[in-house]
Amino acid sequence: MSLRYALLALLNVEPMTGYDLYKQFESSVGYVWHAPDSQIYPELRRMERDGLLQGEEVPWGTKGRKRQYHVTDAGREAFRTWVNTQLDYPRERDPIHLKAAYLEWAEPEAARQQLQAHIEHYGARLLQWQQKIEEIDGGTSDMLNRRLATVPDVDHQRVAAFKRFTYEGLTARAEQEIAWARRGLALVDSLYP
Amino acid sequence: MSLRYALLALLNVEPMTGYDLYKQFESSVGYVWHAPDSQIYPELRRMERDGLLQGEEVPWGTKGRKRQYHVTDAGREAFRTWVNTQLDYPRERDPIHLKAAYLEWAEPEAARQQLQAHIEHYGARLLQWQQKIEEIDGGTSDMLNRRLATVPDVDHQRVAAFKRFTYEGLTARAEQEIAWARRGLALVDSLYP
DNA sequence: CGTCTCATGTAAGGAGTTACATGATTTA
DNA sequence: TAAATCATGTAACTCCTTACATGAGACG
Repeated sequence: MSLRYALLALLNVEPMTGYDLYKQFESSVGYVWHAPDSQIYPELRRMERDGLLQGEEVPWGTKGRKRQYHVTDAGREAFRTWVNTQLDYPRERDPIHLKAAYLEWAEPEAARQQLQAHIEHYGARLLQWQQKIEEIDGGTSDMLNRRLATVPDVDHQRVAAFKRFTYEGLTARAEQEIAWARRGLALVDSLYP
Repeated sequence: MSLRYALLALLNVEPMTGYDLYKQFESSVGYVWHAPDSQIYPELRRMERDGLLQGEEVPWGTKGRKRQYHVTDAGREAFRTWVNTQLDYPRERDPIHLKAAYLEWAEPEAARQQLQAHIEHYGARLLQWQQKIEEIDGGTSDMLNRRLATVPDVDHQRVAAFKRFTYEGLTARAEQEIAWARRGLALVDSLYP
């Protein structure tokens, strides 16, 4: 259900086509929420059916057409309700930690490789998220700048602050995961001298 | 696909029925991986069909019957392969952080409540996970003790160490989430004086 | 003229949730 | 004997993944 609100969030800034949204999910917003095109296009149609979006056919080139969606009042209201509503926390279900509990079954070398991969995975994410923070601080974030253009100056600080807060949480998580995996590597070394 | 290996992990310790496994997922193991009965029973049948488990009808009371599953050689081999194989990391998809990025749309009070709920959610998890660590350290973990009974003494330390390592990662994550939400509360206070 | 990007889909299947359904056994 | 626990399912639905499919426009 979050996909719906991720789409509303992006379309609140400006009208876009499914493809525009798909690209956003591949890059910027995709570092917080990812969705493939095969999920985006049907969801946009459902959202229009439910009255949250209004689509408009616009010409593209001489023969081409594309469908641009903008958020309706009902859509803005639904989004506002979502941000104000407590969401349910899913039950725990983490493949990495599940496997970590049974690493005594693994070859030491395989255990090391997987912990190393964990470090690399979160290392790459960390760089991306840190870069987002730098963009926010430097005022070079395209998406944020477009969003800021639609709100009064007095609210700019607030809008930017929550974006920064989000990426701070993600970088802290990444750092924690890296630290944990490093402790895991040390543990493997100590158990298999 | 992880459900399959969570089930194998539990059945590696001793044969169990679907209901036994369901209870484990409701309590102990459930703090790392949860699954409802409606997912467990069909998966057990699929695993038997695939030769990873062997089920056996055992009488229960006078008229009742239950099906007890034990892991086959193929099942143990599949589990060993799983722990040795690098798993794919899913793309980022986190409803909490997605929403955090748009908290400027929320009422300050609603924002506070949701951050508070985040603290309470991870606070409760933290206690559960810390308790698991204490059980491991104190030798009072039922599941771990049964598992240790099946391996040579020299491996005991190793088996326990990885269980502890898992819960250390989860507690560190919980503490990080709590710290993040606390910063969020301070941020809301500073933005809406 | 070929390749990359833009643009929009369908189809099959896996994983998980929620709700519904049934009956035996044990225990207070 | 009523309630809790043990035991095992089905059915409908949502969400997501992977793969397949097609065609126009832009650029070099």
